[in-house]
Amino acid sequence: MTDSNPNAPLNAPSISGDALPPVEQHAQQYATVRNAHETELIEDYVELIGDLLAHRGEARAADIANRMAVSQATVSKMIRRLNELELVTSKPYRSLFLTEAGQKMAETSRARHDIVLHFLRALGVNDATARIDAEGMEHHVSDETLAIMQRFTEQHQQ
Amino acid sequence: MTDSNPNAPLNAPSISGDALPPVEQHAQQYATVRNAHETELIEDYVELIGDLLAHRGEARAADIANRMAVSQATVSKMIRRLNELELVTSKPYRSLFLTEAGQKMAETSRARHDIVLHFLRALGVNDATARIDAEGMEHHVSDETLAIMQRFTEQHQQ
DNA sequence: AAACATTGTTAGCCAAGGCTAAACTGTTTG
DNA sequence: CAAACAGTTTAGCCTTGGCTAACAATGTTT
Repeated sequence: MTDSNPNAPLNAPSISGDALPPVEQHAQQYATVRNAHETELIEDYVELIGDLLAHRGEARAADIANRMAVSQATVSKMIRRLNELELVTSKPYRSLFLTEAGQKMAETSRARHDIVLHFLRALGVNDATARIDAEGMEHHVSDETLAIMQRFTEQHQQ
Repeated sequence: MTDSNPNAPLNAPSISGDALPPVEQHAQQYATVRNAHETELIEDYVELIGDLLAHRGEARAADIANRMAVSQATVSKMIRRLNELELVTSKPYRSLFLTEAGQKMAETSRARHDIVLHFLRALGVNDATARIDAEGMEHHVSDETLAIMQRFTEQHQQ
């Protein structure tokens, strides 16, 4: 294990002042991110389907493809996965619906997303930018941070 | 295009109060995230290699594997890619080094990472949590938001 | 110097998430 | 009511980023 090189500090012109975290902690950081990536897309689909159902009354594959900027074939394949995961129900060539589990996921996803988005706006970020950032960030914000963001937003309502 | 269903608002019990963004904007949000995912891992590797070089004087595949919680084979494969991208130079069985481009990427990555991490701490997030969240968030924070985070952190130094 | 432990590489597998092209279904319309 | 069109699915391809197992090189210890 070369990971505790004793003469390291000698030439350590660290860019940040921070030292490397201990291996276990560091490893867990990356593992958490990898993990988030696995569920991320699923959550995005489910969240979008929920939004389409709420705002439009139906969720068609074509709408999803347009909004995600992805081919219909990709959506179709993904829907099969969502079906296997029992998050949506679908009859061929018909609109989609969320299962109980799917609705739950859509709600929590939507809630997280909104908290992050409103937080960014409260911070002073431009709306269009906030939307893009929120979309990327939402899956990587812990419950702890989320709670803090929510409190912050409430206190900075203009 | 079913994406402008006129009778939609009738049954639109939106979870959030927000309406759906226009298709083009929505599509761009997802596209931006997908794009970030492509460079994310690359940046993580380069950033970590930079950190190891700075703090330890060398960056070995085994260290990377340990810190990323990933097999050595995966690291080896990734290093080949980094080589092709001309971000690192490596001789077999020897420590890695960053090219000029690699160093630049490592620096900006590290800087982003630090800004996000310090921001989260300034917000009041617990250190361990802040580290995990920062790792996931850093690739999804725009320059605009980053600048705001930095300003916020400076003003909330305790 | 030989044996062993550590480190690095290669080969070959897998799943996920993209794509295009082609086939099929359902709806609208002449 | 048949034809045309819009929407959906399937087939088959590709790349990425994981993995294990087997092998190769290096370094350390006796």
